[in-house]
Amino acid sequence: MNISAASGAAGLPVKTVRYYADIGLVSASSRTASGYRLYDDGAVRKLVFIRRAREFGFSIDECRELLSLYEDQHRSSADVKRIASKRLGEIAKKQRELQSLHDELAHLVDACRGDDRPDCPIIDGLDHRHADM
Amino acid sequence: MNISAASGAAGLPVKTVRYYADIGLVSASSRTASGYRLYDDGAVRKLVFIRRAREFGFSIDECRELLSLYEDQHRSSADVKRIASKRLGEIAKKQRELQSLHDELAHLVDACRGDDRPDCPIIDGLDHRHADM
DNA sequence: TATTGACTCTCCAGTTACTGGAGACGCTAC
DNA sequence: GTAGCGTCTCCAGTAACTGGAGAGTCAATA
Repeated sequence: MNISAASGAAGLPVKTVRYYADIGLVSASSRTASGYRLYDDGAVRKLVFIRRAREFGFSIDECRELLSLYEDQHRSSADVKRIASKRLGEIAKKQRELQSLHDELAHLVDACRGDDRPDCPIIDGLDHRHADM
Repeated sequence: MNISAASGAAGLPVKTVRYYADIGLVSASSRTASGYRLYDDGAVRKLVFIRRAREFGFSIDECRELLSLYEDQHRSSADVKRIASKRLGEIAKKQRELQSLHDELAHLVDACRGDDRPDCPIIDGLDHRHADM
């Protein structure tokens, strides 16, 4: 399986697959005589694993950690749960922040007439007069 | 007002204030003979404006746009509302994405016993067997 | 007056996770 | 054999800073 087949199977751009090989995350299983990367099923599985983990918001370093757990037959699920729970907490925090941002901005947008007059509650809301809100 | 006073007043790191000057976002109002940046109230107000807009998730380029509207006495609030509404839509989209991520990951974490045994639904959930979920 | 310590300057490198492009080589089909 | 892909490596750029080096500046103290 050459790199484009592997990237297609994994749902990742070719560039990204090459990048993951460069940083030692998922290497090609072998090379052709002319230097083309070859990926076997195991390597593709790892690529999919990484893609999914990235979609969950795990950083590359966290992916590295998860991958080593994934590859380790003796890993405890406690290790995995610890990492995943940490991520879950971060996601929840991000959600709360986004919510307050959303509410604040929505309030300003609602208050804005959106006509051609220069008076604008959004600009005012961003200005220093309300900087401590 | 030197740079540290301005950064303190604006609630931004000194490095960031210098960076904003470098990229032509908010310049110092003047310099001392020895080259120290000096900020007047107007410049500080702009820095605060930018900090707030950044907190709302506006990109630097959007901040540039908002700042020009902010500085333009003749800007219509329609322009501002358009930009803010776009941002609001993006925030809502991000919220929905985070929500589904959260739900999915929370489900996996819930299903994980978190003991020393290698069987782990989180790892399985990240693996290719469920890649199409 | 000399010196200490904090502050500032510019410039360069590093961060994250890629993405784009150049220039060269390989592969396949007609 | 040549056209048109695919692939290789390497370099640069992205966003929005952050950290650090090395040098100059300023205010207060000994």
